[in-house]
Amino acid sequence: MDFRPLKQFLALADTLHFGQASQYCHISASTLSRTIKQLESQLGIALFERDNRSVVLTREGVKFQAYARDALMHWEVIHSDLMEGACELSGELSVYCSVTASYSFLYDILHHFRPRHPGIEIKLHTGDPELAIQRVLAEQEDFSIAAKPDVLPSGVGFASITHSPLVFIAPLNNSVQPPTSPAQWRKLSMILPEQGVARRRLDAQFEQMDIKPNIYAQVAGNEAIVSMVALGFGVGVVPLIVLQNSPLFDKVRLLPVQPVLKPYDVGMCVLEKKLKNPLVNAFWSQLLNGALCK
Amino acid sequence: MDFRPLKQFLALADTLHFGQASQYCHISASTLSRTIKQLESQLGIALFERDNRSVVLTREGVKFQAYARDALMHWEVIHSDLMEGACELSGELSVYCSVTASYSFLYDILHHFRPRHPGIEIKLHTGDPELAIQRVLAEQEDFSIAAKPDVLPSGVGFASITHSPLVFIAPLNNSVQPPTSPAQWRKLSMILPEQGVARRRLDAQFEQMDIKPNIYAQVAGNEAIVSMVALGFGVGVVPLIVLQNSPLFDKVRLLPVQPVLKPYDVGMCVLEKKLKNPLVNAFWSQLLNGALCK
DNA sequence: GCTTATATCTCATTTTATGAAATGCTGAGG
DNA sequence: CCTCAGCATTTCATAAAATGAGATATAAGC
Repeated sequence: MDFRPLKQFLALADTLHFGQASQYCHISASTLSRTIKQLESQLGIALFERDNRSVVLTREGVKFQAYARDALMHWEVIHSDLMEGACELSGELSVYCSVTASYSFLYDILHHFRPRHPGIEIKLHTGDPELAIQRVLAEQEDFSIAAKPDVLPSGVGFASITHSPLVFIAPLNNSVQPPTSPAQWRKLSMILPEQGVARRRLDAQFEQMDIKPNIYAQVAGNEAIVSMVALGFGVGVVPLIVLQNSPLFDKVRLLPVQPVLKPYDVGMCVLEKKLKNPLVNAFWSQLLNGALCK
Repeated sequence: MDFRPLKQFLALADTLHFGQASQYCHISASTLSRTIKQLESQLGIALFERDNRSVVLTREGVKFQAYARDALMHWEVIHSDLMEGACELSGELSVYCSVTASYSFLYDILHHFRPRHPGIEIKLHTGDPELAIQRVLAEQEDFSIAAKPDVLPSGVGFASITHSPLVFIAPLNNSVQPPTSPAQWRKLSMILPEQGVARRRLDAQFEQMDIKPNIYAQVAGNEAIVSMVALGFGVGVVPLIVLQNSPLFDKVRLLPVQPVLKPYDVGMCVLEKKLKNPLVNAFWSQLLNGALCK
């Protein structure tokens, strides 16, 4: 059963804004627009009154909102009811991810997982996402949310959650323009990730363009990069999703650099051999079955 | 919202037979098998206990059955609730179809349509499906369920419902073999549709194979062909779906003739210019939005 | 041991969903 | 009055998922 249409409807009913609601649901605005249109046509009635400036629920939309909340609740109830009889797992699982990921994805995942497996304790560690795969490989963690590298180490399973472009950001009160020549690049002080996927993509890009960047600081953790940039120390590179979840979002600005970098593919990863462990397997299989959609 | 998984689950819970349930839902058994497996994996629990000989509901399956009935009912309720406020249409629509179609599809379509438009009277006429498009073109009917011809007359809208192969049938107590040579064909007494898509396909086929069929009777209405064949008058050609809905199903047998005929594409048709009529349009747009799935 | 009945799996194909970018609309600010 | 900016919607090329025909597997009945 796919309840995304109801969830998306509720998101829109709450925000009354296609852009915000679609971000919240991790889909594009056009997809949300179509979902709503389909719902309306299926019901044969308008749920929102909208023009280019405003979105408001119709009287029927309000009724449907109540229905949608109910329907989702009932689904959750039957869901956990059915679990009662099932053998209860207990133990401990560890998850590693960045602060941003813990804000944007982990909540949904754990929110679904916890009620079904109240006996399983989740140990959550946050840190630089570039370490995420290493930590899984080293068996320091059962799971981690990571950016998918160009080649995935063998034995590692990866379930994509979302894609996010790698963007250049600059301090707000500063007139830096997107550099185009190697000379301009050299003048730019840069704040880069210490290691990992983003760093490797950057290094490759710079080499290809024959640029020697002027590195002001190498930082572990994308959130820290945003901080450094907001404080005016230079130009940085982070995945857009980090920016969107950052309280410093309006203290920095995007720098439209060409060519754009290959986007981050953010997802959960796990050591495949660990899937024999029933706890690990329970978490993983739930993940693959829709815990990922809002 | 797509409730097909729930509907399919309920069909299987009723029949406890993948073949029957899938026929009832107008899908293949493999699709049903996967749907159920997905539901189970999404719920994290088995709904049916099954092997190659038997299918039974698990304890959780029974609980889920109650949930599914509820959920579908609630959907129907909100559905008609929302209609209350909408301006009520009233008037009359006419539909033409074969007896078989009235058994297998029309029930579902009208079952959805009626509660939403209690003010609209449906006049139902049954008869030979080969006349269906003519009757719509002649504006004798608003809608008809017809087999899609190779070229659709312009101005006619067609919404496909299902496909059904055209099969040869023979009387049960009779040793006729599938003919292979023109001589064998000539010996065979045949009962053919008087006109229409099936007849044209047959004629083309016979001409291509250079066969002059020995026609015993030309009949209007596929159901009548089944009767004639069951009574032993000869070999006939009907869409499989007619056979499946016929009480004479086990009085005839399939004749595996090569090459097989292009299958019937069964669907609803309408004169497009009539869609300006709000009654006609309401019926048609509901049709396009899922009234067609069990 | 062969046939039949049945669920499931595999694979090629069709159908559907998706997001990027283009479009269209409207109010605000000069 | 004109341009701009903000937002929902369309279009379109592409990616993903669903589908059914047929193969496979398994077990019961004769």
